[in-house]
Amino acid sequence: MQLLLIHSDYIEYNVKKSTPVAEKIEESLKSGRLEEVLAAFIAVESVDEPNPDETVKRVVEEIEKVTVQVKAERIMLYPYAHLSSDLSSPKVAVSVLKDIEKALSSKYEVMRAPFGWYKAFKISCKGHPLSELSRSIRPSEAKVVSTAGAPEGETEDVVSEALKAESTARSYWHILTPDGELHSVDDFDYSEHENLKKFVDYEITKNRAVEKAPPHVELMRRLEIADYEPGSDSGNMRYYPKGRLIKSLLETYILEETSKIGAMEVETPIMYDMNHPTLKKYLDRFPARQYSIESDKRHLFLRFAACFGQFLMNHDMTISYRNLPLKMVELTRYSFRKEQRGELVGLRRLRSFTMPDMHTLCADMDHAILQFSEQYEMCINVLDKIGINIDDFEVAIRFTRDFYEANRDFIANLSRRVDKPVLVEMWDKRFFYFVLKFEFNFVDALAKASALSTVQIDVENAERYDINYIDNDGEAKRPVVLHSSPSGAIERCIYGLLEKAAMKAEKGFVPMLPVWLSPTQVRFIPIAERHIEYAKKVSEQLTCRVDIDDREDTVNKKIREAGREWVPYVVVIGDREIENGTVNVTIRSESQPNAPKKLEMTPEELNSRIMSEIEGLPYRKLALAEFLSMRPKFI
RNA sequence: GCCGCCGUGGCUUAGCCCGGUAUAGCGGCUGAUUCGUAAUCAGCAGGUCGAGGGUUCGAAUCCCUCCGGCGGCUCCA
Repeated sequence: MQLLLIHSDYIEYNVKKSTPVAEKIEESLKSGRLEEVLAAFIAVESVDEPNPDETVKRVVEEIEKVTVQVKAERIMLYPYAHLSSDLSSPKVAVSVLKDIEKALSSKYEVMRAPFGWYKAFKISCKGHPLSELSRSIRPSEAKVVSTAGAPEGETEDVVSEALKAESTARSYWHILTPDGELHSVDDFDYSEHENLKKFVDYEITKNRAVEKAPPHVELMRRLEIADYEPGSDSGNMRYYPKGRLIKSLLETYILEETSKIGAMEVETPIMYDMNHPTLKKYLDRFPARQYSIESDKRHLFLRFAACFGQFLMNHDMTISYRNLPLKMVELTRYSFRKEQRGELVGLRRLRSFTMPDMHTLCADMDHAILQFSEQYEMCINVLDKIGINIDDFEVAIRFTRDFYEANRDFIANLSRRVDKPVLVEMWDKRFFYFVLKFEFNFVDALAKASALSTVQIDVENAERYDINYIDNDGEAKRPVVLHSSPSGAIERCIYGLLEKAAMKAEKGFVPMLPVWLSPTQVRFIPIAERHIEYAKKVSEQLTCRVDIDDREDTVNKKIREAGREWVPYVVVIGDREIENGTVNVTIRSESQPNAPKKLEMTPEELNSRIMSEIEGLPYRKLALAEFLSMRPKFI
């Protein structure tokens, strides 16, 4: 059975002439019209003959599923022999069609175009991504496969052309070394580049051996950063105060950095009209699945990046060559991608996430390449400040062969800058909207890789969105557009930091977050109740996030808990401190398991030490009560 | 989405194979203790055993469906 489903404003047909296999019909069936209809073009095939009932059952299920999905009200069954070169006998075909009609008509308004007639027909396809679907239904396998060549299991989703293209794209993989040489992926000596090996395995050979849960999942909960939210859809997390604090600091930091290079912060809607002509085409070029929502009249989808909003804005702007490069940035809280269930993991892969999305309009390719280099540099620095260093990620650079031929030196420099070999993927032709992109891929405790920062040179969307600038000769010209996410998803940065800490712990180091991101920077532990007041007084001399463990527990227990919370500086306060005015500080970053590094210093010294560590980075106050006795438990 | 494993008070968990409404620790509350660097002691409260259906006199336990989590496939910020 071959099935072509088209969600249409209307379909109408008129019988013209009978063929030798025509079924006898009443006059009233010689023409028909349905509106707001799912048109099902059907070819019954010879393979359906042995078990027509099974075919009927499954095709009915399939049509129903799509009908519900697109919210169609009516169904037109339309025999269409041209879908197959291996048709069943007309007799079987007619009986199958009648059975389908019977099964569906209990629930929907169904019309069946007569079999075996030449018919004229008019159809008005709605044109949203779900509006055109094809299915092959094969007996015995009990599986539905798409005829469009998409992998199995994707047929029920909105599958963009870009997703399909990706499965047919031909990639050539190489390792690019800082000297500019391309090496074979198979023969390259990875002995000094263990992580690159893991990354290459992950990207290409796809062999994975681990069966553990990723460490960050337990950590994000234990540290009360984030958690699953069963009341929402999978992949939509809740963030506790500490998690919100960390996210907020990261968001602020990235916006500050993009502002430094002249990006203008904007805000655009999170939902868009699926039938908007420009967006529809763009949907087809972006490899992601969307959440779709039904509004009163419109069929909307939730954005998966800030591209649309900014491009639509660019379209309406008057831009002079003097304004270039023109940068706009938005922190998308949220971007939505309806990833497949099995792809979701903790904070690594989500269905809603926060991502800085910056776009740069450049006069031409030369300028774009210049900007690309600058932003490559910025991404390295941003991740470094966040706490993810060059050693923690692997670089992937992807480009078309043409681009490579024209820019060999430039590309070699990308490897030189990080001073290590990088993975290269080269396409013999352009499948996507970009000709060049890089990603920084974090390789986690289980040898899984995920992209963080990325910059892409887009040669397609200026045209698609009709974005132009006026050059000095007075002519309107198309800019080249850069897409950039300096840090990648904020949640994924947190995932990276937690995984990195877990890997350190595994190697026998004491795990912690960067001081500027630690929810508590200094914990005061008064020995007895009478020391609380003094602790409070000293804490006021510090200009960072200090809290006081005033609970009625033993000092030992409070120390242990401060350690479990990864507090960078722990200060025990008792009679001695009151006497000599100093504080006894345990410094986590210099401690080893079972060997705390303790230092006696004045409150001023402690404060200036911390100030120098967080200098130039965003700061926010405590996200929770200063006194631990006042804090609720979230987990 | 497909395949596999898993789902017991807020958290970690015993019991499940061989059906008889549940075990312990942490956390919470109350009391005692006011303590100098990785869990002070005692008492109390807290569970429709992920949800729904089925088998049975009886289901946490056996069967089915669904939901959620993890792993694999696939995919990405």
